[in-house]
Order: sequence, then C-alpha cells, then structure tokens
Amino acid sequence: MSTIKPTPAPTLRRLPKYLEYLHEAKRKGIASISCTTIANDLKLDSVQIRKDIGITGIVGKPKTGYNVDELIHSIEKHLNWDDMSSAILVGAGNLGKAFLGYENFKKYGLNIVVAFDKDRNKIDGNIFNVPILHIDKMVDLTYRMKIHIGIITAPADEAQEIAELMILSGIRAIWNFAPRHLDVPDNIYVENAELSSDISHIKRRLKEITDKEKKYSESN
Amino acid sequence: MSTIKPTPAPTLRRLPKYLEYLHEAKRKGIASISCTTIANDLKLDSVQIRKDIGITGIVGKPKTGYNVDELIHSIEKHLNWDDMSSAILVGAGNLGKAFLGYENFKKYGLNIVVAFDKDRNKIDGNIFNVPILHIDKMVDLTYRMKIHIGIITAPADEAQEIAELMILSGIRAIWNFAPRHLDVPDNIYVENAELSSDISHIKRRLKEITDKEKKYSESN
DNA sequence: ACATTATCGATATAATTATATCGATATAAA
DNA sequence: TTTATATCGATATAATTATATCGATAATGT
Ligand SMILES: NC(=O)c1ccc[n+]([C@@H]2O[C@H](COP(=O)([O-])OP(=O)(O)OC[C@H]3O[C@@H](n4cnc5c(N)ncnc54)[C@H](O)[C@@H]3O)[C@@H](O)[C@H]2O)c1
Ligand SMILES: NC(=O)c1ccc[n+]([C@@H]2O[C@H](COP(=O)([O-])OP(=O)(O)OC[C@H]3O[C@@H](n4cnc5c(N)ncnc54)[C@H](O)[C@@H]3O)[C@@H](O)[C@H]2O)c1
Repeated sequence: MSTIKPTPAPTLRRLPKYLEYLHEAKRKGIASISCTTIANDLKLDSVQIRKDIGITGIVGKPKTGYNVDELIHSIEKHLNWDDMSSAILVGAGNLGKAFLGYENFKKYGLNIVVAFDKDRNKIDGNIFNVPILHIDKMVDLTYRMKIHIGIITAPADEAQEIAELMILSGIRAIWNFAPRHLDVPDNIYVENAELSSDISHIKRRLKEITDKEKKYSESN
Repeated sequence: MSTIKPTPAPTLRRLPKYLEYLHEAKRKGIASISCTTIANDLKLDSVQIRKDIGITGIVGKPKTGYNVDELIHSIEKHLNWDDMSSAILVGAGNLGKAFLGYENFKKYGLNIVVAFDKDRNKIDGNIFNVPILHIDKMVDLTYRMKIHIGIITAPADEAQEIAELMILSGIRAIWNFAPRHLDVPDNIYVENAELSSDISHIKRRLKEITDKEKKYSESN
C-alpha cells in the first residue's frame, strides 16, 4: 500500500555521517541529542539535519531532541543497514583484498561472502576468511546463493565483461570500483565509486587556496 | 584579476567520468565527438554535458562537436590534473597499501611520495617503491617537502590526532578514509571518502526493487 | 548554390535542494 | 505556578542544479 518514499540522494549521502557521529556519541554515554548539537559538532545546518532525520520517520521532543539509541535505530532501519545483505567481490587484487578484510562493511549491512578471481595463484585460498574461487564458478554459485550485490575490483578492461556475468548471476546492484562506464540494462543499479571525483574536489580547492595566497602576496 | 570561477560540485563530480570515457574514445581512434554521442553512451543528458564541458572553457563546432584531444586537455586542465601534486599517506595497512600500488592516482595528478605508519614492522621498507617511514618523521619531513595533500588510511580512533599533525606539517587538504568526523580549522579542506554513502544508495535501491517485486507478486 | 540537418552556445523554465521563519511544546528557571 | 528558552515539525523562501527551447552555424546532401 505505502508508496516507497524516494529519499533525496543528498540526504542518503549525509545519513551515514550522522550515524558515525551518533555511534561515537553513544560510546561517550550521551543518551539524548539535539540537531543543534549535531550541527555544531559536524559544522552543518541544524535545519537540514532535522529534515534529514525526519525523513527516517523518528519524532523528537522539543527542548530535548532525540534519544540517541532510537535515532541510530531509525536511521539504520531507513538505510536498511539492520538487514544484512550478502555480496560477492570480483578481483582479489590490492583493493579487493583490502575490502575482504574490512570489518566495517558488516556494520553497513554488507557481507562479502565469497570472492572470485581469474588468477589461479590466488584461488582456493582464503583471505580474511573469505574464500577465493575461480571466476568460472561465479555465475552458478551466485545464482544458487541468491546474492544480489556484486563488487567489481578488477581491472577496467575486464569490468564490462564481469558486469555482464554478474547480471547472468542474478546480481541486481553493482558497486564498481573500476574506472570504466558499465553499459547495463535499466533494471540493474550501478554505483560507481569514483575516487577520481574526490581528487577533483581536492585539487580544485587546493588551487583556489594557492591562487588566493598568490594574489594576496602579489598585492603586498 | 580574474575571479576564481566556482565550478558547481556536481559538475566537478561528473567531469572525471567524461574524461574516462574520452580517453577510451581516443584509444579507439575517435578524433572528434559530440555531446549527443557522449550522452547516449553514458546515458546522461546532452545539455548537461554541454554545460559541464563549457565550464572548462572549450568551444565546440556545430554539427561536429569537439576535438577529443582538445576536450581531454581542457577538462584535465580545469581539474588541475595536468599539474602533479605530491601527497603523503598515513596508515600503510590494508587500504593504504592498495593505494600505494595504484598507478591511476598519477593520472589524476596525485603522487603519493611517502607513507607513514606507527608500526615498527612496517616502516623503513618500501611498498610499490614508496618509502614507509615512522610517523614521528612526518611533521618535519612533510613541512620541508612543502607537501599540501594528506591521505588518512589509519584507524578511525587515530584520525583526529593524525589530522592535527598533518596541519602542523603544512597540509592544506585532507582526504580522509577513516569513518570519523575531523574537527579542523576553516582553512583546511577535508574530503571524506564515505564508502558507507555508496552502500546506502545500493541497499536502498535494492530494497526498492525487492519491494516492487514483492508487491507485484502479491497482486498476482 | 541552396536546402537540410546536427550540434553548438545561450537563455528560459522546471525541479530539486538548502535555508530561514514561525507557532507549538517540553523542560528548566524564576 | 508562571515565565523563559531551546528545540521540534511544518511551512515559506531562496539558491542551486537540471532540463527544455531556440537562434546561429558548420557540415552534408540535392
Ligand atoms: N588499488 C587501488 O587503490 C584502487 C583504487 C581505486 C580504484 N581501483 C580500481 O580497482 C580495480 C582493481 O585495482 P587493484 O589495484 O586492486 O588491481 P590488481 O591488479 O591488484 O587486482 C586486480 C585483480 O583482478 C583479477 N582479475 C583480472 N581480470 C579478472 C577477471 N576477468 N575476472 C576475475 N578477476 C580478474 C586479477 O587477477 C587481480 O587479482 C582497478 O580497476 C582499479 O582501477 C583501485
Ligand atoms: N580496508 C578497507 O577496505 C577500508 C575501506 C574504507 C575505509 N577504511 C578505513 O581506512 C582505515 C584503514 O583501514 P585498513 O583496513 O587499512 O586498516 P589496517 O589496520 O589494515 O591499517 C591501519 C594502519 O594504520 C597504522 N596506524 C595506526 N595508528 C597510526 C598512527 N597513529 N599513525 C600512523 N599509522 C597508524 C597501523 O599500523 C596500520 O598499518 C580505517 O579507518 C578504515 O575504517 C578501510
């Protein structure tokens, strides 16, 4: 009956940031918290935080704010982090291996249960307790395990082919770390992890700072 | 004289995507390209691409589009990728090591010249030709090398302290992979690499798909 | 040479997102 | 008990970002 509320993308990007802060607050023994406080600490706007938080369905109390536990629960539920999803990873190289050992993914409701590679030297071993199997086994095994999330940490030139195999495997959402556009049907969701976008921001901001300083020193 | 044009953040995020596509096109021998073509291939809006591209200063020709080489150059120049920046990395663990071996960073104008760690077993070795030194040497060395970009790939609990040391080192921009908010002065730019935000999107979208299917199968 | 067409740059409109304001209310202080 | 205050949720306004439209122009075909 209920229509699926389309959470704005910017909100979806900010919510994990609040969560991280709230877990930290909880660890410090803080029981309830207001948007004003969060905003001060994270240097954000309190109205925006209130709105973001409101989207998750929780209601706060005037003067007090929100109960930290309830707030954490409300956000995690909204992000679906309370419901663990299995995922496969393809490409157990430098980046892939780092991911296999990253315990935090489980906190975000993501559990990498098996990895695949084409390098025979890497397969049949375990990295951080995650088995590494040959890529040939992916389609059948993933399909039978009903896994819907695939992570690509293989070279860019292999990414499209791997994506297509993933789709055959029943994967519905692909988290792509290879710097290559994936051409997939409309019903497959691709999240591109573009580290290069971060670098754009960093370098541009740094240029602004440098230019400003140059201008300033010239005017002296 | 010229005011620093403030490129919209969404544009800054999209430009690297175009670049990646354009390099691929160039490799295929394509000499000139139109926004319509790019839009079709990347499944984006051509007007948006034209606007993004226009911000970098290039002018195209009606009916033809843009020269691929010139377009690549215009975007890379705008992103400051043609001008290599040195960076330091702190925390040569799983993720940090992967980064040290990642050749693409250089294409984005980012060169990690030295890494620091506090684990004596890791220091004084080289990983992918990048020297690993003890964290105690960071402030002095970084300051003397005039490096302005710092990457944090150390545990979250250490992140704030490392950030403060980085600021002492003359670092102006911090790329933070630790899931922790950094409290820094206004003149320091922090780019938080929130992998958890990507997961939010993936899990939410997957939930939408699943819910829709459930609804559909119930109505049958 | 002239018409046709694809695409450009610019401008106008629409949609989304962020911020400011305001009445209501729970807590704390007078 | 009454008053002051911080914060909430809702609503209104402003800013940013995305999309649609249009005249101008370079290439192509008649
Ligand atoms: N290393 C980084 O820091 C980093 C950062 C951002 C993005 N990336 C991207 O992530 C990807 C992996 O980077 P990396 O540094 O880990 O590279 P890597 O070479 O260390 O690892 C790639 C792995 O993929 C495997 N592989 C290759 N083709 C395959 C196939 N068809 N099927 C299955 N496995 C296959 C290889 O055997 C190897 O183990 C690349 O696309 C890279 O651009 C890497
Ligand atoms: N591994 C991943 O896939 C991944 C993904 C996203 C974010 N992260 C984040 O990146 C950070 C590193 O993750 P990891 O998996 O590589 O952890 P890790 O434990 O493998 O590496 C951390 C490294 O930091 C070093 N270190 C600790 N304290 C230090 C200090 N004060 N100064 C200098 N070095 C110090 C350690 O000696 C270790 O080598 C963590 O904050 C993690 O949450 C990791």
